[in-house]
Amino acid sequence: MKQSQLFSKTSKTSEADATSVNHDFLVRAGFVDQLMAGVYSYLPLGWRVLHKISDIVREEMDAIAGQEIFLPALHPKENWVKTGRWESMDVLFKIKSQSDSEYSLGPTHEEVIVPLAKKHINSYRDLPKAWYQIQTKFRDELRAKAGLLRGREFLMKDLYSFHATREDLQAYYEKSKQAYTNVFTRCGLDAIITEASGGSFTKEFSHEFQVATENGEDLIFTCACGFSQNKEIAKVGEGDRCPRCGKEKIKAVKSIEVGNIFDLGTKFSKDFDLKFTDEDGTSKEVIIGCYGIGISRLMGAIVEVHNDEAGMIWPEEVAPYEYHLVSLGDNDAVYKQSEEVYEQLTKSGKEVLWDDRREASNGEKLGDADLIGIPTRLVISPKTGDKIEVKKRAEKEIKIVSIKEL
RNA sequence: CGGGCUGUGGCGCAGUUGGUAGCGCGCGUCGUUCGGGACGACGAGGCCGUGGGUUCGAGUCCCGCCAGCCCGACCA
Repeated sequence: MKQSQLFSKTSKTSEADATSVNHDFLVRAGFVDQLMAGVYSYLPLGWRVLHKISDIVREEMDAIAGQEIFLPALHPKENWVKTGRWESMDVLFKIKSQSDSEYSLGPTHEEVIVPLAKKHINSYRDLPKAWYQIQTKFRDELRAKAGLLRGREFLMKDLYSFHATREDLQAYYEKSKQAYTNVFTRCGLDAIITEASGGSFTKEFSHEFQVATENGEDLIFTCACGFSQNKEIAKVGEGDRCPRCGKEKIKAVKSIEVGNIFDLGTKFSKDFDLKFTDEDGTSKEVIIGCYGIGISRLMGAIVEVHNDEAGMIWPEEVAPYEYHLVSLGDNDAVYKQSEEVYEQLTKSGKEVLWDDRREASNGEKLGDADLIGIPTRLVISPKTGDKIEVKKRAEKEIKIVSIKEL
């Protein structure tokens, strides 16, 4: 991609309203644009990142037998009345059609997928099943905030698993923990598996995947041994002895919830009468688990964790491009050589953003490269001769290499 | 939803006791520059969030509404 052709431009100055790091950098670098509180457009660079994250999620969900589907965002009121959430869920967006029919915009999809499952699950032979989608969710948050971290419209992966027995759900639940950990690790994040409230559906705990960062809005109590509880259920406080290992002291850590997994039990099976015939011929309720990852929030969380004063520092697997080729100086030879390098890299399958803007100053280009935060910067200038300067965004060191060594 | 702050060219801001709007960045043209957002000249661009009120006259004063941000509450 030639930067001169890029749809979005960068900005030297922060927006007045940008108080969170992710909002500030993502807007300034042209990854996203805010339409209104909690609602963002994704521009080419941001959309690429979202795709990278989505693809990682797909690979890991497929690895635990997930099958991707795509459900509607527009839901009939009836299904939400049936589960009681038309009244009880305060973040539910409710809309009315011109003929006065009522609908909701999906904040989550149990109300859609369970009736769907009813048409495809009849026997124990049909179980287990795991279906997931990556979809826009709507939640009528009273206070959207912190850039991509709390939106009213956002991208989310939700997987639902259907089981014949509690044991089977438990086994799958544990597998999902590993899959989730893989997702976050690949996204450059260290997610802490944290016990949290199970909500109104189950007496069991749920688990949240929390990323420690100063700008997080959650508070968790953790121990080096792996113990971690959300403040909403924590029976320990900072400085207490860890109830699990009995040695270390508990730390209070601010964090961002990037994923959660729930044991829904039979709550929704009961609401929609989702039953299967077991081996012994008896009819039983299907046991359901639900597993979410906030894809767009994850993008914001990555920025919150990986940045410096100059801009973002994208982890390799989620970076919009692998290489940022920067041509310095208004010099024909430089641009000719740059074009060759750009073609060569692109042909060999590398993803390259080439800053080919001849009219832009060197400082502007280097500043943009830091702001955008592509992992590897390649510089060609009158100084580099027939070599190329290579610098990792996260490091200070500069290497001079020949084209062949790239 | 309670409390607070803020709405003025694309962005960041200034605008005095009320007298018909200005700066920086960005943008356009020309020229000079070229390794950390360079410089000069000329130029384009504003129903001052919105509705009402006070006044001879409102960006400025008063009231309502809308929007954005922050704190809190909320967040299956």
